[in-house]
Amino acid sequence: MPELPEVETVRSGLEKYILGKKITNAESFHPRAVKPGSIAPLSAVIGSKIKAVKRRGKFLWLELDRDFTLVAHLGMSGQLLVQPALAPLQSHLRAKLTLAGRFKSGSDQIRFIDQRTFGWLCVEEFVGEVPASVAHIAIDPFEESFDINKVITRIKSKKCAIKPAILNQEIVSGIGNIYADEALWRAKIHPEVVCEDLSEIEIKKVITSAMSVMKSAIKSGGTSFDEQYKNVNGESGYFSRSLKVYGREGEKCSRCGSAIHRIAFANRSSHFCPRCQR
DNA sequence: AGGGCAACCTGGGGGC
DNA sequence: TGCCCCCAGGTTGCCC
Repeated sequence: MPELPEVETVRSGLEKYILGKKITNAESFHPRAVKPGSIAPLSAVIGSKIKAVKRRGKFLWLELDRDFTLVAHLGMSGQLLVQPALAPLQSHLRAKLTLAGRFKSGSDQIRFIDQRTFGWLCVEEFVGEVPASVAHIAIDPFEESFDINKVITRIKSKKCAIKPAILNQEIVSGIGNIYADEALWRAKIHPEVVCEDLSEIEIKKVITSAMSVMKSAIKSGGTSFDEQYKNVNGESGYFSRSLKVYGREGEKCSRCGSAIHRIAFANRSSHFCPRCQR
C-alpha cells in the first residue's frame, strides 16, 4: 500500500514521538515479521536509543546508538502505530517495540501491524549511508542528491513501457501504483508508451509530475482507501479525494470529460484518460 | 543484461 | 448464507 508519501507521513510521525527514546523491549509475533536476512533477532535492539528516523523511497529505518540499524518496509498493508502499552492488541499485530515512558503512567509502543505480511522488519548493517537492504534502491526524488537528468537518461534508454520504468525502484524510488498513474495523467502520457519513444522533455514531465503529486500527497497525510493505511496516530490521510485517475474507472476525466479507463498489464491495474493520454 | 511474470499473503466485495 | 472469483498502496526471484 504505502508509497513514498505514506511512508514519509509515517516517518515524520514516528520522529515526533520516538526520537531520543530508549527501546526497553522488542517482540515479534509472526514468523515473517522479521526478514530471514536479519543479522540478529529483533531483541538485539533492546537497550538501544533511537537517534534518527530515516527514509529512502518506501524503506524506513531507525538509526540507533549501535553499529546496526532497524529497517522497516510496510509492504502492501503494513502500519506502524505509536500507542500506549496498555492499548488492546490488534489482530494483525506482527511485532512491537516498547519505549521508555513518555507518560508517567506507562510506556509507549511502536506497533507493527500487517494484514498481508508482505511487510517486514530487519536488523541490518550499514552499507555507506544506508542499510544493506536499501543499498540497491535508487535515490528518491526528495533527497538532496537526486539527479533528475541521470534518471531521464536511464529511462530514455529503456525498451519497456514508461509505467513499469517509473515503478522500478532501482531507477527512481518511492513511486508506486497510485502515484505512477497520477503522474502519467498529469504528464498526459499513456502508461504503455515505450520509454525510448518518449522525448527527454516528456520523461522530465513524468518525473516532475510524480514529484509534485507526491509533494501534495504528503501535505494531505497520504492516501487512505480503507483500514490498510494509517499514520502513526491511526488517522487516515485524505489525498484520495485529490486523485484524478487511480481508482476512478468509468468516472469522467476532470480535464476533458472522457471516461477513465482501467487496463491490466505488468501484473497491476493502470488507470488513465484515453483522450488526454495517447 | 534486461524483460516479463509468478509468487509470496490475507481479506473484502460482487455475482450467483 | 455460502462459494468462487477478482481485486488490493510491493518486492523478489526465476526463467527466457
